[in-house]
Amino acid sequence: MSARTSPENARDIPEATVARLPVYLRALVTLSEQGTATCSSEELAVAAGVNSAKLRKDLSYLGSYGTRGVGYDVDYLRYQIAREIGVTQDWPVVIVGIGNLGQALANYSGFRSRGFRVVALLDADPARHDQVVAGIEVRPFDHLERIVHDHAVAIGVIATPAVAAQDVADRMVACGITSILNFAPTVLTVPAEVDVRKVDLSIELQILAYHEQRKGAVTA
Amino acid sequence: MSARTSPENARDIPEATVARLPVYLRALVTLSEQGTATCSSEELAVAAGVNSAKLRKDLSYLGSYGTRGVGYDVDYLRYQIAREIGVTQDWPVVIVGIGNLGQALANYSGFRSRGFRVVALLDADPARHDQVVAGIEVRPFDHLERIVHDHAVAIGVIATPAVAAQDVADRMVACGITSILNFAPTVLTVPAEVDVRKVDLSIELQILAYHEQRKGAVTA
DNA sequence: AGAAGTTTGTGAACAGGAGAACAAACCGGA
DNA sequence: TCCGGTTTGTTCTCCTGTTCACAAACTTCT
Ligand SMILES: NC(=O)c1ccc[n+]([C@@H]2O[C@H](COP(=O)([O-])OP(=O)(O)OC[C@H]3O[C@@H](n4cnc5c(N)ncnc54)[C@H](O)[C@@H]3O)[C@@H](O)[C@H]2O)c1
Ligand SMILES: NC(=O)c1ccc[n+]([C@@H]2O[C@H](COP(=O)([O-])OP(=O)(O)OC[C@H]3O[C@@H](n4cnc5c(N)ncnc54)[C@H](O)[C@@H]3O)[C@@H](O)[C@H]2O)c1
Repeated sequence: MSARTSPENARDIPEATVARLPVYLRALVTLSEQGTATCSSEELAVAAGVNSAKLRKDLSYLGSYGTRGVGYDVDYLRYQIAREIGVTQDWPVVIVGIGNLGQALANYSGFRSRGFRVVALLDADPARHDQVVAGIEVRPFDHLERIVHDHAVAIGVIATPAVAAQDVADRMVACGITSILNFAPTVLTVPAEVDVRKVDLSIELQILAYHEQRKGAVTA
Repeated sequence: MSARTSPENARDIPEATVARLPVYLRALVTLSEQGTATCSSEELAVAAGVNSAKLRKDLSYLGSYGTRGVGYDVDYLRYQIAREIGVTQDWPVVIVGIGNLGQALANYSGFRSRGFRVVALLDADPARHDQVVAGIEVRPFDHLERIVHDHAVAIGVIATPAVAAQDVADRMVACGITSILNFAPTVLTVPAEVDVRKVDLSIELQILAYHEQRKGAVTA
């Protein structure tokens, strides 16, 4: 039933490219705010911190939005990338687990400006209910189904302790959420049609530590 | 000291493998806490959410720590991976920018238990000084040099607004920090010998949005 | 001791991504 | 209109990472 596999529509963009498009978008927004109307692949590549050949190849998956001999129209390209990613309209998001991290996330203004709208903050602890964080009331976790249904929420954020994360994910999946961003340091098991991305600080620090250790091992 | 480039010592572990070692380590810690003494590559692979062939190949870069027909000794493998990553001793870390996110990070107990020790919290805003977060006093950003020197800090975390991030990174590099974890949504420019890793929520959400949009594209 | 069963470690095929290089396309000036 | 300069879009090659498949090595049972 899906048009995902239809021949005309199925410009399959490589995962590595998808992961860089938001970076290009951010760079274009900055350029636009600085009043730059046009930029070359080289300029944009520097702003995004990538190789210009890679940038051009990435953009070529979206179509031919540049002009040879000239470069790219900043606002036009910005719109095209935003459209491709799907952030020309806002996506409703629920955050579950309003502790240290959940509160920081709720207060983060970057969500709103980048295509996402926090529609609810949920927590299992009654002591947190009716508390207001970033202008949004914290509500019982049991309200999940109703909220997801009422706001057509597709994306959920998990900021609970690791032990609770799988349960929260199961509940999210059961009520129709199909994309999850997980901050808890645990592997989530979900059906194949559900996308999960994880953010794990400790892993990032450990990767740095590995390289740091190697740096230390120098020949006298 | 020992040579990074020496033939015997230079077991070059692929980046993709390095990024997964912390996941294996976490899974092993969990297994160990559950009282499991031994596990097969298949069991560990499930716990880590990866393919068992990939897991075995990854581990083979470290050496032969398993026993054919039996599997791996959980505690022994755990130690070997921790040693390889370099988290058998604690790494001192400084966090700069003690706002919403910086405070959440400072309060995060997972740092300590995974090989890192927060030795200082720094902020440019005088209003935040002498405030105590997670039992640590917030100090002026100017104290960076002294702290880095006194505690031999190699790893810095940036949780300031994007506009300040490059300046903070420059100061960090100038006083000897060689690994940076950046939460600000901006591209940092640093010398080649400095490692930078970034964590960007908005990018993760946008990647989810891209796939979500494609899921939505159903025929009738 | 030998056979049957299990699981690791790894060679080899395969897939995907990165970067160099260049033809095609565009601009501006004469 | 033609020419030189510029920049894109794309092809080709190389490299890294993934997965399969299986011999080697170990355990257990008879
Ligand atoms: N704080 C950080 O900087 C940080 C960094 C990296 C990872 N993490 C991870 O993020 C998660 C949250 O960290 P934190 O520091 O905010 O923890 P926290 O303890 O401050 O907050 C967790 C919140 O989740 C709520 N909760 C618990 N079980 C729940 C459930 N079943 N349903 C709904 N809500 C539930 C709790 O009531 C609490 O409010 C943890 O898994 C932690 O490992 C945090
Ligand atoms: N809050 C989140 O959940 C979240 C999520 C993703 C990304 N981020 C990013 O993390 C960063 C911090 O976010 P936040 O919500 O904590 O912001 P914040 O404004 O609450 O905190 C920023 C802190 O940095 C300090 N600061 C500013 N300039 C400084 C400088 N030059 N040196 C030292 N300290 C300085 C400020 O005094 C403030 O305390 C931002 O770049 C934000 O985009 C935050």
